[in-house]
Formats: sequence, structure tokens, C-alpha cells
Amino acid sequence: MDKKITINDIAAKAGVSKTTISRYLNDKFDNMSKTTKVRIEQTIAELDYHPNRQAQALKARNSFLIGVSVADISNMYTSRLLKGIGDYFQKTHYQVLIMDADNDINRELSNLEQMMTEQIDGMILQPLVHQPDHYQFLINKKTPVVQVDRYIEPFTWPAVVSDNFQKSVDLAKIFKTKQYDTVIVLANRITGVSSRMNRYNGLKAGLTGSQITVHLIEIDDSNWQSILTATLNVSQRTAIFALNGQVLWSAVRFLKAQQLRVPEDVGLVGYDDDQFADMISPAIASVSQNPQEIGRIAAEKLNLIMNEHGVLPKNIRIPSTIQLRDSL
Amino acid sequence: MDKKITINDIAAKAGVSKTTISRYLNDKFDNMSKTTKVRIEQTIAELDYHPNRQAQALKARNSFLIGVSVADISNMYTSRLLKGIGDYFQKTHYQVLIMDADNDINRELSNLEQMMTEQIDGMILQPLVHQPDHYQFLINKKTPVVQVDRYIEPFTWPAVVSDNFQKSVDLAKIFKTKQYDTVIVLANRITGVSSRMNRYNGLKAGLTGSQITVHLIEIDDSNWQSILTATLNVSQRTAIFALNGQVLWSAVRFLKAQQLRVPEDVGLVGYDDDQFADMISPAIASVSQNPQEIGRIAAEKLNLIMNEHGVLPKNIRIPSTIQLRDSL
DNA sequence: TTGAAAGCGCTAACAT
DNA sequence: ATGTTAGCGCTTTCAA
Repeated sequence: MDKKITINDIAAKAGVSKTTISRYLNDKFDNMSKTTKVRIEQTIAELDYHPNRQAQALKARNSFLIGVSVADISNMYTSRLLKGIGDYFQKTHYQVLIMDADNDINRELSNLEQMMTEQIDGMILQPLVHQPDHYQFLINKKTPVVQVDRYIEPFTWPAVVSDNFQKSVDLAKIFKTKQYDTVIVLANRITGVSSRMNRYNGLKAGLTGSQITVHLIEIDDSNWQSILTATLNVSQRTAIFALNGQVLWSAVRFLKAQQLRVPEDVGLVGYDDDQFADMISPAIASVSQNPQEIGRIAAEKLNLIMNEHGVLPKNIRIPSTIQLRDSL
Repeated sequence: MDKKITINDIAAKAGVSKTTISRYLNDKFDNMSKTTKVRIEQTIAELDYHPNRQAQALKARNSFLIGVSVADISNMYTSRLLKGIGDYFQKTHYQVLIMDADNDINRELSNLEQMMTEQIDGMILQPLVHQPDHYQFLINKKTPVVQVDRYIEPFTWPAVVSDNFQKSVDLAKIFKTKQYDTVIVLANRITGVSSRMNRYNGLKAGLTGSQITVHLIEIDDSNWQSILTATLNVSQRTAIFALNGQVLWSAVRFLKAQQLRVPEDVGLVGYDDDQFADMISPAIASVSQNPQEIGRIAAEKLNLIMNEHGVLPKNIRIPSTIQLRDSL
């Protein structure tokens, strides 16, 4: 390994004090002679010097690090979310530290602890848990936080989310128009995940006063398939509403295996994964979110909070779009 | 913002010197009285103290930061790659700094510069460019690097990749058996991307001596669709080989629009995105890579290089699997 | 069993 | 226009 070049090496080689080098690094050229400036520039290039960020951070008393905690890094929603966050911070002097909770509460906790040790200046959090007391240590710390996709209640930090409730209300209208008598909501465990709760509750709200029955089936339940079959057997015209991309594909797989036709035997509508929903036959109706925009706005909001304190917590809803296709 | 708690605060409150606190933090209990240990433990818990990583890094002369540079963060391959990398480093004391080049050479360069400033201890690189001179500054720095998915030539750093060439040779056999007379390779620009080159060259190698013609069509070319149509018109039995997931879906979309039947009118085989390839009708044959394993192995390898210097550059191939389905 | 003091690479207040 | 110096939070040598 090469010996690391420091500010002292540059100072010595350029024949000036390290203060002058520091001034150069921080663009303080007001009182610097042209010659000195050029000489420093050359020396830095020659030795390929990069100022040590840890030392700068230590001195400045902040780390220029943003922590991003995601529930599960390996799905499209997250990828696009991260794209948006990265695009924004790319233009700033912050670095992004992404940590994957892998849907494991203990791992999330350990990640958040790590972030504290890294002295992160701010954080974007897709919380695994709905209860604020689980994040109490973070709340106490007063670290700037922006939530994405989901939020804890009561609101402690601003959240940037999709308009989940409203879009389910809209879907309810469609179910009524198409004269379904049963809607099965297929989801991962919804308790404690605000986005899923809102999708479920929005549907029920939109359906009040109608004759349509709503069933919730969680695929974490090992015998969800038999529950689903049983439910289908006792209903006339049923639609399945899959609350995320992964669940949608489980549903498609199930229907294929059971040789149930869509939409003749059962209607189907999902969330996300638009480009694929569009591709299969019949094309599947879905609610299309905008995770990249959610990420971008969250990053922007966080930057605002970090640098001009006192912005109030607020719930920011990014519109999603219902893509009506052949499956309903 | 709360005043940050430092080692001095703990020392003062616990009534010992900061040396002793430091010893506690670094598990040096050999000569520490039980009482002192307990008192420190309590004080740390009470004040919710987290040692400052920047200060530790400055002292230790390394950052405990790993840089990961990916070509494009928003696709499934990358997500799963990152999952593997994260899972590995999760168990170490390293943090992972993920940077997205967004397929932009300048942005990649800027990211790598940033990483130098962050004093990263090591790097996992999915290079955008094939030529070593583009990465010369990195090579000079002697930063430990492991390449993933692709590599620059001649080999400078070890690379963990899929067995691209071999799997294309295997596919060639299948094309022969199924008596195709033309294979169209559909891809993003392959020049300078070793994985794509190997897939293309493997196919040609496997086909030498046969009567089968190979055409390469790059979808970056704005009129790829007309080129494709023209090619299909002059051939008898054609198969399309799409070199990655994204391109595969472009192909599916194209064939659907042209109302060409698969496999009757044209055969189709792709790469990645297995769960979707499996879902559509007809199910599409595809080569299934293992990006999570690639990530894990790369991380492991990097850790090895960083901590026990002198491991020689080597090309590690992770097997992928050909999933033969109805589309061929 | 514990502490004092020096120093990691940088910035900034205060010189000159 | 530039330099001297103290100090950010930590680890480590040396001493007690």
C-alpha cells in the first residue's frame, strides 16, 4: 500500500504552510497570490492528493454522511427509490450510506445503531415497525429523519409516501362498476405497515354501503392458498387485489396453477411492477407508484431540514396511477 | 440538536480517564477491575454514547469504508448483487458506500474520486469501461479492488463473474438441436462490456462449423426494430437471444406488437428476470445468473485481500443455469 | 489496575 | 499574503 499523502506533504512540497493548503482546498482565494495557487494546484495533481474526509468531518463536527435504511434492498420499488435518493445527493457534498434491514427487525436496529456510530448527519428511513417507541432512541437523539413509503404513528418525522388510501378508494369504485361481489385483498402481513394498512382501509372505506364483501388473506400464512381457494368457492364474482409486486406474482402463479382464467373466473389487480404486468396475457391492471420521485423528494426534504432547521413534520403524498388493463 | 457525547464526557461522569474508556471500547478487559467495567458500562448506556467513527478512523489510518460502484442501481441484477455484498459486510465492521454510475462514464469517474476522498479501504467495481487506462489512477493508488459482473483487460484486479462464455456455448448446442438457421443476438452496446462480449463470442464459438448465421443487433441503435424486422424477413427459422433482462422485455414487447408467435414464428431466449420469464405465456427460456452469490463472493474476496495481502488476481466464475422453457 | 501525553489530518482564530 | 497554534475525538506508548 502506498503511504497516504497528507496536507503536510503538499505543504512541504509546495513550500507553504498547511494553512494555505487548507485555504486552497476550501476555495478561499481572496488573499492568495496567483503563483501560490498555481503551485499548490500542481503539487496536488502531481501527488494525486485527496483531503482526508474523516479528518475534515472530525473538525467540522459532522460527517457529511446520510444513512438510508430500507426494508429490503432486493426489489424494484427499493431500487428505484435508491435511484431517486442517489440522484439528489449526487449533487451535494453528502455521501449516502445504504443499509438493508432484510425485513428483520433486529437487523434494522443494529443498522440504526451503526449509523449512530457513523455520526450520520441525517437519515431516510423506511420503517419496519409502526410503533414510535421502537425508535425512541432515535427520536431522543434528534437526528433529522425523513420517512419513506411508510410511517410510524403518531407522526414524529415527515414522511414521503404514495397516495395509498385514495387510490384504494378509487379502486373500490371500479370494483363496484364491474359488479364484483367479493374482493380478496392479498398481502404480506399488513399490521404495522402503514402503506399496506392504508391500501386495505381505503378499499373498505370506498366500499362502505355497497354489497361487496372484503376478505384479507396474508400470504405469510402458510396455508393462504387453501384459504384463498375456499373463499373463491363460496363467492360469485371475485376480484383479487394484490398489495405489492411480489404478492401479485404469487397470485398469478396460483391462478395459473389452479387453471383459473383472468378475468373470466376471477379479476386481478396489483401494485407496482408495471412493465411486467403489462407484458403478460391478459395484461394485469395495477397501481403504478413513483418510487424514484418519492426518493428524490425525501432527499430534498431531508437536505432542507438539515440545513434550515425548523421545517415542520408533514405527510407528503406522491400520486400514483391506476393502470386499467384486461384483468378486471 | 443535542450536544454530542464524547469519550471525555463518559470519562468525567464515570470518574476515570479516557484511556480507560478507550480500553473498554476496544474490549481490553485484561487489567480492568470489575467495578470500573460496570461503571463505564452504565455510564455509556445512561448517556447513550456512541464512539465517533471518524475519530477512530483518523487514528487507525483507515476508514472501515468499502466503496461499491454499480453501473445502474435500478435493476434486479444490481439489487441482488447488493444484497449479497451487504449480507457479507453486515457481519464485519465495514460499512458499505454504494454509488450509482447511472451508466454515465463521467459520473462513475466522479464517484470514484469521491471514494478516494472518503479514504475507502477497498472497493467493489462493476466497471463501465473495458480499458485499464481509464482506471489508471485507481491502479496507481493500489487500492484493493474486486471487479464484479465485468472486468477490464488485461486483468489488474480479481473479478467475480458469471460463466458467460460457457453458457453461450451450451446455448449454441441447443440452437443446433432445434435446427434454427439464424440467431439474432439482441443487446445493449456490447463493446467494452466483457460480460456481453463473452456471451456473444461464446455463441459464435459454439456455432463454428454449423450453418447457423449470427446477427448482432444493438438496441441503442434507434432503428433496431426495423433492422430486426428486415433480418427476420430473410431467414427461415430464427431465434432471438436477448443478452439481459431489460433487452429481453424489449424483445417480448416487439414480438407482441408484430404479432409474431413464440416459438412458432421465432424462438426466444433471454438472460435473468427468471421469475417473470417463467410467468408469461409461453414461458420464456432464460439463463439464470446468481448475482447474490457473485456479490457475496466478491465481498469475501475483497475482505481477504484487504486483510491478508498478496492474494493473486484471478477470474472467479459463478455458474449460471439455462432454464429451458416453451419459447425455444 | 489506571493515567498523562502525544499525535492521527484537518480547520480556524489570531498573528504578522 | 501567509504562518503559528490549538484542538476536533480517539488510541497507544510509556509511566506509575
